[in-house]
Amino acid sequence: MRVKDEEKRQQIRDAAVRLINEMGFAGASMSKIAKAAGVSPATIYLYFENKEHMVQSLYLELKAGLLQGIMAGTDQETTLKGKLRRAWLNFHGLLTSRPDIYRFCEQFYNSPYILALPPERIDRIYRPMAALFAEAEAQGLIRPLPFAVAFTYVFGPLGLVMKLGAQNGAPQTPEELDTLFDMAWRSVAA
Amino acid sequence: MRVKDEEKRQQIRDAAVRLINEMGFAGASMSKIAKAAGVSPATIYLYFENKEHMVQSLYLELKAGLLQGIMAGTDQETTLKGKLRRAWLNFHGLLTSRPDIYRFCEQFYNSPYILALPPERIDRIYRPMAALFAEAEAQGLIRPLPFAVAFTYVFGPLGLVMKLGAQNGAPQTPEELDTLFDMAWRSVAA
Amino acid sequence: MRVKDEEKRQQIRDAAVRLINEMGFAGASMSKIAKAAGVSPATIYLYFENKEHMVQSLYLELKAGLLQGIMAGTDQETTLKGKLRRAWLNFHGLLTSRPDIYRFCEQFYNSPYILALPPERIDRIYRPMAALFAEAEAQGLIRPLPFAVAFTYVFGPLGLVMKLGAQNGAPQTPEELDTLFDMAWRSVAA
Amino acid sequence: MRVKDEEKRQQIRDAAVRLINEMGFAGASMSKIAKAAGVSPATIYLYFENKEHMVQSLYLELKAGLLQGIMAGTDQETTLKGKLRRAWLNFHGLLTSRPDIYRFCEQFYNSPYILALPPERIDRIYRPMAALFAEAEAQGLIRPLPFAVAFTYVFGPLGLVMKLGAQNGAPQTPEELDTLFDMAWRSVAA
DNA sequence: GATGAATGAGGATTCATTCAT
DNA sequence: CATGAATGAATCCTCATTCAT
Repeated sequence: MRVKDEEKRQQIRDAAVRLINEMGFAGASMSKIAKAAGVSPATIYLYFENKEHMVQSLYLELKAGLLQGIMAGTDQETTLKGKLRRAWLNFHGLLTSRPDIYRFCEQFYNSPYILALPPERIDRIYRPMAALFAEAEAQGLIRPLPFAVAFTYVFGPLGLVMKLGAQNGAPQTPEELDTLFDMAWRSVAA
Repeated sequence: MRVKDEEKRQQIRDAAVRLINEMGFAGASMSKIAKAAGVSPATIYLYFENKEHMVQSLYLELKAGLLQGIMAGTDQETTLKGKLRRAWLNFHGLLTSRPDIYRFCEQFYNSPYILALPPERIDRIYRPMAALFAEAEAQGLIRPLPFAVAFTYVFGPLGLVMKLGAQNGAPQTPEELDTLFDMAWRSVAA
Repeated sequence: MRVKDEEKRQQIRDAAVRLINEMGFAGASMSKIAKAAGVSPATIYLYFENKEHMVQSLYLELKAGLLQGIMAGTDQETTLKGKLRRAWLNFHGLLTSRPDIYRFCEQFYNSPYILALPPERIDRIYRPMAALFAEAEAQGLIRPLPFAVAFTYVFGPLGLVMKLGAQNGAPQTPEELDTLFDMAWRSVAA
Repeated sequence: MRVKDEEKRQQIRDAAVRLINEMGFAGASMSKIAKAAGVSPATIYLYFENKEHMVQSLYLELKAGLLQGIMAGTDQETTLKGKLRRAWLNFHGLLTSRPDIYRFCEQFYNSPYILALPPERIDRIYRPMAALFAEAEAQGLIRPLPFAVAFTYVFGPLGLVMKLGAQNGAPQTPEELDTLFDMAWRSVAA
């Protein structure tokens, strides 16, 4: 499975993410993905062992990219709350600019395909974020909570609210964002 | 003439919910659902027009049941915070006793099948809950927010956290629940 | 299979003929026929043993009615050519007033369902018409030909032409009919 | 890469024509056709978009071949009546050697599948034949008639008579054919 | 490496028919 | 006599995957 053409892999990846978002995992057939990517169905199997592996691979890539995007620039903040705020705003930016990524990951959040992955693969992705929360807890800024719980309270509502879409009042203005982050922060603040 | 059996509808409904939870909408084929329900595939079509209508029907039933279960007994509480707390604890109880219901509804939260339903059908389900939030806001107990946002901040994290499973920090003890509700409440409190 | 309600049989018959004409034999399902007739699917089986028997029965009824309609009033004509002309015009009238009957019979002209019928059943229907041709041949008015051939040359083109529809040259005016009968007659005239 | 096999298309085509003739359009299921052609059901869909397109495609192919076969050699005849006679005898030859082709076309003569085709597709097939009739009419050899009517009177009865099959005395000898063509010709002769 | 042809298994749905009332 | 519920088998068609080039 050593691969020559990274560009072709990108075409397949993009087509797969788009179609799976549009039609669901089972609705996005390998043939349709191949056609959308401009390659033969057989070609996909040169890059991915099968459909299940493909979705696992895409999930890990996108999830890792998502977390990296969220963490971007946090190290330039001086305070821990500033870092978290920066991460939170990054998340909002990504949800706005690339809603497809979050949507894709959500779709497989609890799916058998992803549960089949070794948890360590997932944990590694969250590690920098977990370190942030651990430090904040150590400094007594936030309550002592399992990482997953704290993370969920801070970032979860934003993801859910953004899914509501514009029609239901997804927040846009800096003031709205300030309020929503303040709400998230208060929920975990010590 | 034989008479249409409500029990049979239940068997189909339960089998459909279980299989769709296990294998996803497309993975749960009508044949598998029929076999799991102990009926012929053709029989399902006596109770539901087609697969899409079936999932819509199940969604509305389960969602309405969920909200009713959440609201149960709230009218016996004297304070608005008490009512919300009662609802929140009801939600936790339902997530514990019948995690399948929430899981099913989540899966279709943003699916085209559900978006095809008239929004009024959904709104009606949330109406009593929305009234609660409206009153709390009128009394100055919580921040002025769109209902969907406030609701998401209060109930969303609990749903997400419960999906993590006990090993990842899902709350069990009354103390843990107290903490988590307190966090939820603080996020929206005025 | 002794039947009480002749009216109900008519409803089924009419619905079946209409639907089979519209959708073909296999396209007209027993359920659809039942619904169109305003009865239960099971009821059809009180009047007909199964779908194949039903179509055979309908065919024989309609075919016999068609031939009777064609022969109507021929005995009031004095000459054999007059009788044939009257029959030919009757046929045209039936093709115009009840095109469904001819269409239905055509559809099964060579089908296995009809070929399974004892030929005698069919022959009997044509008997009066065959007698007409036999007499004409005996009088030396028409060429000596097998009945089926002579009958086909006289009546066949009219049936085919009427299927064309008016825009493609189906005859309407008395003059057109005169011409077409004259053509048919010349083909067999001695 | 494997290459699409024209032979395989022929197998499918032949199997489809045979089975549809034997069992009707709806009776000839894609599975049966596939089995008879020695391919997988899915393979048919590589050659035809769906069942409807398949039957349309087969119809156009067979109908065009039929008309070409009928016109074969007519240009070597010197007189118009000779050309028509040659065409008529060609038709008889085809009805004898390949009765399946005519039978197939007849079955779809007025079906919705064929009516859905652009009329131009059909007209083009008849064009050389129509030219023959137009010239005969211009020369005053035959009556002035719409092409479809004249064509029907000349060729229709032969097709119908041949469908009667051997059991009812389909014509075989040159003398019989002479007679039948003479009958057809007289019907349209000026 | 890349392809499009090929396929058996399975998808949703409808069928003719029977059963129990 | 009449019914609507019930069904296993069959419908058309698509799927993930592999084969041969």
